[in-house]
Amino acid sequence: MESSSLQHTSLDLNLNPFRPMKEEVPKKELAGVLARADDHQKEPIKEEAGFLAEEFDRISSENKKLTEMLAHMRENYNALQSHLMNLESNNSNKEYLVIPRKRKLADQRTDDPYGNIGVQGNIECSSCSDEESCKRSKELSYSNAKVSRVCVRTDASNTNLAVKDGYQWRKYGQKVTRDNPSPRAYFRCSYAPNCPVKKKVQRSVEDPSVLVATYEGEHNHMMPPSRAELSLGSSQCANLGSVSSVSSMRSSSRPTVTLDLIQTGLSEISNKNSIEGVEGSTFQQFLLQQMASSLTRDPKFTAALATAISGRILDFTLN
DNA sequence: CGCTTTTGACCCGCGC
DNA sequence: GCGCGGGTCAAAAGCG
Repeated sequence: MESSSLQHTSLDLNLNPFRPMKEEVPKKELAGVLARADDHQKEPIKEEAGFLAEEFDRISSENKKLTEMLAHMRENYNALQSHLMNLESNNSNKEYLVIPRKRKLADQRTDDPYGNIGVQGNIECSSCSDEESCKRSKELSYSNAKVSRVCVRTDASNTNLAVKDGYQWRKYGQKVTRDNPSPRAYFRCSYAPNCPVKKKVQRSVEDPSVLVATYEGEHNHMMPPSRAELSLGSSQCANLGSVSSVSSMRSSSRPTVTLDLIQTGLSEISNKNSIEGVEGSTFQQFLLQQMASSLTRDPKFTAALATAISGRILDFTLN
């Protein structure tokens, strides 16, 4: 998806078949109809009324179709969501078992519901006598911050360990670890010079098509403005985590669909979910993109949308 | 030219 | 104390 469309995508499909036509036809249009009626006084008004009724029927049926499609999509969405929840709970259990127990500090886990590792929680350095020797423990203090994990499905043949999450990362190391044949890449946030956030990315042992990104710390700056670039490659999809409310799903009683993907809206949603930390917002971004892309990829949806839009355009040009 | 990536060396904690 | 392994550093190479 292009960045421009991601910035602000608003689809008002007018799905309410029961909304009175008065709201549908702008006053200008009505004035135009009335004016024409005046111009052609001999023309029977009944004809005009019949035309409008026909239009009303047509738009109503379109709206009905779209409502049904929306309900269908919502069902699919709910099914997917529960499936993902199951997958993730299974996955986090597995990861919990796979983590090597060699180091004491690594065993000090947080009570993260995702089974994330609370690494190196103890930063007390009794042996450090001077500032130089304390350098290490200062680094460790970063890891005292939140640790979270994100799984991203990608092409197994793709050797690139980059996980696009909207931030700018600078790779500073790569290492082959003992428990995993695929190398682990180390990234630092390069957007802010003193941002303490680090990221480790490694392929999953069980499923090489899954990249496991471990975030340590919290960003001390805003999301880079080039965030729109976080667009996922077509080969990538997310192992989505918990799903929070999206504007399109907000109300079942109001059939008007608004996919409001304005940036501020996104960050608002992300901030609400601060408990989940970094992966929460990333998951939501992934989710929004997946929803948007599935909407645009659905030929039925696009066809119906095109019909609805062209109908409206025709109405305007004819009047 | 400046930024990023690569990669071997180094540091340090941990287990034996 | 020694070796192992994860994490980091920093020089060289690559890239736009």
